[in-house]
Amino acid sequence: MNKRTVMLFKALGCSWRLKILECLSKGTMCICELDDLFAIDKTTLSRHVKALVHTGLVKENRNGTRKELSIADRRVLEILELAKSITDVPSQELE
Amino acid sequence: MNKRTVMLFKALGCSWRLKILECLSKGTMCICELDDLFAIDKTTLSRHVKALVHTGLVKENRNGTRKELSIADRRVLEILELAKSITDVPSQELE
DNA sequence: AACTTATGTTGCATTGTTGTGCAACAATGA
DNA sequence: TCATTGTTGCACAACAATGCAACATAAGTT
Repeated sequence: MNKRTVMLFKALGCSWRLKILECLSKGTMCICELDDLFAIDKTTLSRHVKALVHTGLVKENRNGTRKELSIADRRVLEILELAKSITDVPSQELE
Repeated sequence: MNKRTVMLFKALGCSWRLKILECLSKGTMCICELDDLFAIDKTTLSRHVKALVHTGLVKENRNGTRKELSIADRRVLEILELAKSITDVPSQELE
């Protein structure tokens, strides 16, 4: 099994990073906009973004002092939708 | 974002567990068969299986002293295929 | 030019989580 | 009883997430 596939899933196994991807699914955003949205230290946010970029899920584009982020591969959104459809099982309690 | 979605991706972020799912995608197998196939301690294997069952990706069915395993939701296989199609990019080196 | 603001990153220490193997145990069936 | 199959408790190692302080970079101000 491909190591990069494992890396992809590791990158998706974090609620902050899923939140970031959900925001970006609606369009381009910069890190500072995400920072305003999330109750999270910007250091931590920066590192989560770095992880998403490193796995190739997110593209970044410098714009002045800002970094514009966008989804690099729309197929990731298909994965997210499938995953949500699997886990949205109200009748089945977990934990 | 749903906690169970995060759990699902965490469960997929491990090469042993992906290997197990790939084996099960071809049909039912018991843990001891997987144990013969993989160079891994049975303790560890048992725990990986437990994780897959706990997230609802794998079903188990006792059969004598054996536990027959099978994929609980075929949509997981769609996720795996999508993920592989994203990460199978020979031209793009990573690491 | 020097100063300031806005934005984002890195180094470090700390904490929390996950993976692992050994030994012991439990359950089933011959 | 014995073999087969699988699990659990424990300890340890490896990895990942976090926040603070300090730094870097770009652009605007004086």
